[in-house]
Amino acid sequence: MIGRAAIELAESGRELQLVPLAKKLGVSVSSLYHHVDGRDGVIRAMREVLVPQYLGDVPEGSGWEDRIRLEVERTWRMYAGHPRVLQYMVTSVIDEPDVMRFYNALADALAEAGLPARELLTTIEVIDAFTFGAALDTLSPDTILDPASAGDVLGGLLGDHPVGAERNRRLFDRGLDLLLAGISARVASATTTTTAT
Amino acid sequence: MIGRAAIELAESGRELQLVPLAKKLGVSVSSLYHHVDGRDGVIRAMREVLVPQYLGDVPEGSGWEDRIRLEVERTWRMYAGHPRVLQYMVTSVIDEPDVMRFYNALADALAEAGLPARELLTTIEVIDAFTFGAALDTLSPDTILDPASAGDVLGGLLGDHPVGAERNRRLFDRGLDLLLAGISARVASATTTTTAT
DNA sequence: GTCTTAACCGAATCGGTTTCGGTTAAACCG
DNA sequence: CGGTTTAACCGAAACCGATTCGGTTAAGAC
Repeated sequence: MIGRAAIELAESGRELQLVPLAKKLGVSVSSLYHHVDGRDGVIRAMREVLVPQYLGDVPEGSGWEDRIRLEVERTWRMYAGHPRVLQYMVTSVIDEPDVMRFYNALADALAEAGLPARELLTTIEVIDAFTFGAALDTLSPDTILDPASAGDVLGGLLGDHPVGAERNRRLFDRGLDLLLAGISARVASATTTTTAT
Repeated sequence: MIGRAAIELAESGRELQLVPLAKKLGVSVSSLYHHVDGRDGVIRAMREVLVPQYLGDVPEGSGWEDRIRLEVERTWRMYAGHPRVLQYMVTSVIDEPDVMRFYNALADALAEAGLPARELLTTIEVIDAFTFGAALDTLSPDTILDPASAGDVLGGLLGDHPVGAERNRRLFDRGLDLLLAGISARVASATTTTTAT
């Protein structure tokens, strides 16, 4: 319950503070401390709500590419759907079983794609970093670049460029496409230069 | 001067606080307010030090790929070289002229690569998001995944996987490689399916 | 009926930022 | 030179938010 209320609070744009949170719950601030370990505990509670909600059930996909898309999209949805919450989770580490399953699924899919074992972890980290960065983009204001001061090439393009959720959705899709294309290319070149698997 | 001192303070791992910062500068806390606008002003001051330092002069590269690598590497170096500072800049927006030049250089290079104009901005955003995410990885602890609870495929790989700066360097290199390979592939397929430029 | 336990609370404390009222001293100017 | 302005500085107080402390209440357990 605390987690849910905290998410709503954070989502509303206000700072995540204990006084408003307690009021929202109809309880005194000090009472919160009987349920969670202070402010950090509230942040943890938010994560414990979101992770099972978004990463709970295991999706079944046909090929390795589909499976990667499905899994990565889920985490992106979790992050980008709750950007204000994400903000508070930037530094903290995630070690929940659902997350472990996520990484393992990614590793399986990449191995199936034909990526050499020693490249699996780094590739997972790349996908992870991109997803995180893409989700953080949600927090950026609509106009990152001022059309006035943007130069010749960019200036004209800014006019019909989407903003907000639409911009973010395209950014995520395109990035995932590029990464997957890059992975495919890497697999192809690796199998031609070395002997068969 | 305040910016420099603040960067050193943040870098040392301690929280960015005004009392230690003032002491470091041999000045009272309230005196800081004559030079910067509170804590946010200090963060701004840090950025005003780093951006010119890392993005100041324009690098000249031969091909489009080289130029992209050079520019992106510079921003990554700025971020990843000062992860603790990055932490405070996560939310704030950058609108300095040096940064504008950076985006324009990226646009020029991508256009030269053969990317259609309408795809330029989104692709820039993808590169940006990845760079940011890769830099944030620097803040992660060495063991993101607990080898014990990591499953069959991953468990074995974690042993000889690099950590810290080395891990981060590889992550960045690999990600940029994949993205550039993806861009090349996209350009290739775009030029074959459509008529000539 | 007493013991335990969980949930709760107000008040105080604490760590940090920000504001306020005022001093000093250098620079500028008739 | 006296007078004025301006920038840098300061201590003390106000403020804001998280956290701790010393309790009270009420619901089971036996």
